[in-house]
Amino acid sequence: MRLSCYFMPTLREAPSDAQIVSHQLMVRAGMIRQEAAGIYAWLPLGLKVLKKIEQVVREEMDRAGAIEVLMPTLQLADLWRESGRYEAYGDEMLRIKDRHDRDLLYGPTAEEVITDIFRSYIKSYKDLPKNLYNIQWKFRDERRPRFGVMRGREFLMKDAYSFDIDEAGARRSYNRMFLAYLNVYARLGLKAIPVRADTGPIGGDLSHEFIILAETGESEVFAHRDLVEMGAPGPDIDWDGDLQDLVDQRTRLYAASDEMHDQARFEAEAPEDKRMTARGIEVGHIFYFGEKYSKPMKALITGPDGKDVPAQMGSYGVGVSRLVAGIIEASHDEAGIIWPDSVAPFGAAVVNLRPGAAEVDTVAEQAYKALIAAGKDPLLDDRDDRPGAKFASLDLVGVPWQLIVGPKGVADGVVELKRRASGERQTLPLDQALKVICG
RNA sequence: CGGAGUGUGGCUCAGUCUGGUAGAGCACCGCGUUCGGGACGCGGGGGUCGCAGGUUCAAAUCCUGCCACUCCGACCA
Repeated sequence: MRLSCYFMPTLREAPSDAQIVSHQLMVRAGMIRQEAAGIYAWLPLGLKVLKKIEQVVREEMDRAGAIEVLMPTLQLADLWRESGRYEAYGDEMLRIKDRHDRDLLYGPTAEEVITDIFRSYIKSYKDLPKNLYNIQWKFRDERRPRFGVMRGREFLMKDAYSFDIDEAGARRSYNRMFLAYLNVYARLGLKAIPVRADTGPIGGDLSHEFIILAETGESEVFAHRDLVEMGAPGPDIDWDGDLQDLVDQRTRLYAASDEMHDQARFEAEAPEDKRMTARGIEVGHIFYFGEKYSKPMKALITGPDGKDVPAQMGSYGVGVSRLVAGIIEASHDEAGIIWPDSVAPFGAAVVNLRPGAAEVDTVAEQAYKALIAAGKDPLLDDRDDRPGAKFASLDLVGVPWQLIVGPKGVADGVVELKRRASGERQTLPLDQALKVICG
């Protein structure tokens, strides 16, 4: 992409209503624009990152055996009346009437719709397990939206729903999602801690929140340090095998957010040098809720004994749009955003320091075309602007590599290569610089 | 929903207390000089001061009502 032809409206100053760093940087980098409280338009740069995160989530869901569907944003109130949640949900649900005076709602989540789909087609235990997910916009009319897309009213969520014949099966489904989530966060360059979450009336230990570490995060987490060091299981585990050990390793060690924290237990279960207290952001929540929806909505499965039983369900959510902000909270400096390579909006930027100078233009074009050919989706900064302004805006938007082409270097047959994350620079011939970027 | 605050060109803000010709910086347009970390000079365009009433010779400024947005609290991907 040639920057002179692109739409990347960066700002030198942050709007006064942006309070946290990710919100400020997203607005300054021209990623989002607020349209109303908690409602944002995604500008080209923001949309690129959002889609990259979405794709990472999709790939890890697919790997773990989940199957993608797309459910509508607008749902029928009648389905929610079946589950009993239409009245219970309260003012957070955006209620709408169509021209026939029929009650609709903008979905805040999709248990009812997915249960309706499931019960229409699946009747036998032989067709289980099934895990269906979608990545779709949700709307929750929060009393107090805030912090940009971190807590918007409209947000992009990946929500998966598992169906099993019994509790043992549901636990296997749960374990797959538990481990898949850790892989997602690892690929996004994040350190994530699974903490036990409140399961409500169902009880049991099958609910976890995933908290990514960020100094500016809202929640406080208390965890055994080994849990953080342990990291993700990686993609090559046997997804159809017994995953219980892998999950147990990660749930045995103490981890709690502030609302579930028990200091005495923390001290009993983690030696002093292993006790870690940190701040973080909740970016995922998984839980098993059994028959909560399948029973009232009559999603019944015939078992091997010929008897009908309600499907055992679980649901698994990742805040995709929140992750955009979460990654920035976890990875930025004074100059701007530092994207992990996996979600950076562009692979590299070729900075032409002197557009119009023939020799410089030639080398910059050559570098740009080579990076396109290598699939690096480069940005060519061909703006008629001063070098300082270019460096500042490229640092701000966080492109991982800057390949700097200027008159001095071109005269000597070299370019400068700068790594955004470390600030490290090196001067070298173009072909070598390209090799470094392309790995 | 309780408490607090803010609404003035695209952005950051001054001006409001003490009513009297709407301002600055950034951004934008033109010309020139510049050009390796957000340049400089000269010229220019752009604002019914959130909305509606009211007081007054006169309202961004005072009064009343409404709306929007932000922050703190309780809830949440």
